[in-house]
Amino acid sequence: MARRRVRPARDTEGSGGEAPLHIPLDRTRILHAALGLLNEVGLKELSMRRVADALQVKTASLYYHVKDKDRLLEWIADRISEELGESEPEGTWREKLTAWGAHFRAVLLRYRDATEIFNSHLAAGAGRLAQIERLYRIFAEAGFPDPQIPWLSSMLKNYVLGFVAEELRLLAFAGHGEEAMAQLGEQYSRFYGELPPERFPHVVRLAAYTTESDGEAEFRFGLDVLLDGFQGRRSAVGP
Amino acid sequence: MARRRVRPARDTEGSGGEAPLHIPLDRTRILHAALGLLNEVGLKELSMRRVADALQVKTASLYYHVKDKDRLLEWIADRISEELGESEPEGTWREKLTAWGAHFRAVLLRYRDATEIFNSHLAAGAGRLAQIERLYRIFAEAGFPDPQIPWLSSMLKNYVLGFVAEELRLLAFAGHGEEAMAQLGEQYSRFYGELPPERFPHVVRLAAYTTESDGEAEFRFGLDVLLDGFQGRRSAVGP
DNA sequence: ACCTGAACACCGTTCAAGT
DNA sequence: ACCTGAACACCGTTCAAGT
Repeated sequence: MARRRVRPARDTEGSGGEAPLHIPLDRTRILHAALGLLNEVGLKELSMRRVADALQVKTASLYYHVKDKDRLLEWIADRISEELGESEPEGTWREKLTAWGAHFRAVLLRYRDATEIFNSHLAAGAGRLAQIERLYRIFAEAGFPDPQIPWLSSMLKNYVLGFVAEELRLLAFAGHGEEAMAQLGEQYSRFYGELPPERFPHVVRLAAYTTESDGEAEFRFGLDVLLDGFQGRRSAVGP
Repeated sequence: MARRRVRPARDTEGSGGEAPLHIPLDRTRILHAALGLLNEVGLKELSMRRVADALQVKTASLYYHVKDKDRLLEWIADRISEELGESEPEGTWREKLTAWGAHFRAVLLRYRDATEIFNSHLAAGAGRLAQIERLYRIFAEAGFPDPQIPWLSSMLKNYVLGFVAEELRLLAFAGHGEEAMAQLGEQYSRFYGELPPERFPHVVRLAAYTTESDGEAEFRFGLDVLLDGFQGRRSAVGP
């Protein structure tokens, strides 16, 4: 198991310690580079060329390992899904679904523009399927009727995705500063508050409430509303 | 008011009737070309260059009339929102919201990739604001408490957007053929049904129900579930 | 098996210059 | 006021060729 010693290739910049002995590209390394870049520059700037650069490799090399950019984005969504883990929270079905939703939101917030990737690529990989499986199981064990389970699961997933997407749009609107989160409510409600009130009376009147000063609270509220809706479907049929 | 007769410019292809007397570009014409192109080639292929070509104009000319591509996409979302109209349906608040949702879905389905545009651009124009105003009014008149109105409106909007987006992803998955809609359920449930059942037991078992052979029914179901959830918030407070 | 050089067919955007 | 020529700095993808 001794580390194989390799004669350093005649390198362009001789100084930097160990010579980089050509670790071959693979899915793991490409994903690592892509995820790092995603958080650094965002989805719009995430190009195959940039990923290749980060790996110190020519762009064409990537295409030996991944079919195209869309496939790479699928890898990313799958990889992010895996961070949701497999652990099953204890409690009632409501508590389980609430925990799942909160966890999903937290993971989505860890990666820049993650929602856009999820929203434009169908679930295909093992990571995303594992989450669907988990959701289906919770619904099934809670006694929801089979035909409704995929529909309700989809609603829950879409709620989280939609909520976080809007959350991030608001954040981007406020600007990417550090105190953006603080100004956010102010800026946003000023924008809405300054509209012509004769044309948009309710929007103007309710501007103060659109601010989402506490995303967490709004998220929980919506989740509760959704689960209230689910509840009826269960008691109407199940055991 | 006589139509001004203009000596036809020495045209490259002399035959085609009236000479095109340089109608100047404007927002309406650009939007018309962009919307046509959107439905023809989809969002990914919608480039400024193509829009310019459709208008028989050089690409750079567009930038005299619109700041950049994102702004053009905002115009598009706003224009699509305007098709929702202003008419107020009669009935209970549930009926009004149901009608609004169904109408929004129908409009989104009229334009290719409309959901992606809505999902990545914050509402700013008059068309989208008018719809928010309408929604707020329905909720307010139904007696929902002010602080919840923007949150509930956002949930409803996101439900429709998420549902249609998924609907379109499924359609694209099945292929763009004419009978794609027919095969859709089959193809899709086969994909899920062939997964390893020891790893994804529920996904496999419920594969038949994920097909969405009738998008309309699933849409109504989800809308009802959501409105059930809303209902409780109203009776808990309102008159 | 894995990587690269070189090319193809595109992009969005800017800006001085023309009419 | 409105449009264009020409350029800048990029894209994703392919494929014969190298090791």
